[in-house]
Amino acid sequence: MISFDGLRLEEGRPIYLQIVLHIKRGIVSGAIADGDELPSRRILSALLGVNPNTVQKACRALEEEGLITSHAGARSFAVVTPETIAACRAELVRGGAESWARSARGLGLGLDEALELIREVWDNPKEEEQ
Amino acid sequence: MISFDGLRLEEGRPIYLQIVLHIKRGIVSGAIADGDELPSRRILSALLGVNPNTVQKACRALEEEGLITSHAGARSFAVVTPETIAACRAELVRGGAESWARSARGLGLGLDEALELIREVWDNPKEEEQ
DNA sequence: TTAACTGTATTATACGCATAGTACGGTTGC
DNA sequence: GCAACCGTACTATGCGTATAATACAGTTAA
Repeated sequence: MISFDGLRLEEGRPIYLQIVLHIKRGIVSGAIADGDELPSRRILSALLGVNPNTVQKACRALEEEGLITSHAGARSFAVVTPETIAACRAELVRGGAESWARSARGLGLGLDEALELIREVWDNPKEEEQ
Repeated sequence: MISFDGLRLEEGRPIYLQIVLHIKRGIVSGAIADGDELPSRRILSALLGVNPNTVQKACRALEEEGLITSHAGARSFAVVTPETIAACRAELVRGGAESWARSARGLGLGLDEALELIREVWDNPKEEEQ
């Protein structure tokens, strides 16, 4: 059964996309394996405290990307292949890195400063001093 | 006069927040100095191809954060102090770094892999191969 | 002074996201 | 077979974002 314990919903971004992202992260990190079972729409919506329609929207998006299979009446399951792993990994890790690198460069940082900053926040993400 | 040439609006995120972000980036990078003049709401909305109300919403948010001053009838100006620079820098650079680092760690990357990835995408953000 | 421009406010419409409630038919296990 | 559960679909409402069209008062420069 796919776990959603680590998913903390943030406001400001569409919930259904956060659910999609959680699944993709699980696929990339290996927490989700091929054939893993999803909680039912109703159960998952109760777990997350959101509307069943929101969960359904996330599942619909996941199915359109080929990351889960759904059949009326039966549970849904993850579809994890080397291809889907690579696609999700490219989308999440590299896409995020490119986005942050572009942003940091636009802010006037140099590569060395950027690398140092990543090193700093890697183990102490909550440090407040400046 | 504050420039908006480098601002390319993306769909999917609120336009008014993208305008706010553009100002904050300018403050952090030094492109915007204290007292710099903003284009009028109408002019800026025409430049960006968005509704004047959207620009007004961004300006209202900026004024509430103390990053610009607005007086009815007169132009608006940037308010750049060491404090606002530090606040924007912390919000943009460090916040983004923490966010990406947390994401990358959740995806199973190690620090060395993360640093190598940043190095890779720093100069070639559009590389497609994998 | 006055005309042009400014920031600001208002009403209305449209769309996406999220919610609420309900309903239908397929699958599963007893 | 049948009850319980499942995925799926639908209508309706509310909210935030973005648009459109005005309107009004303050500022500025000729």
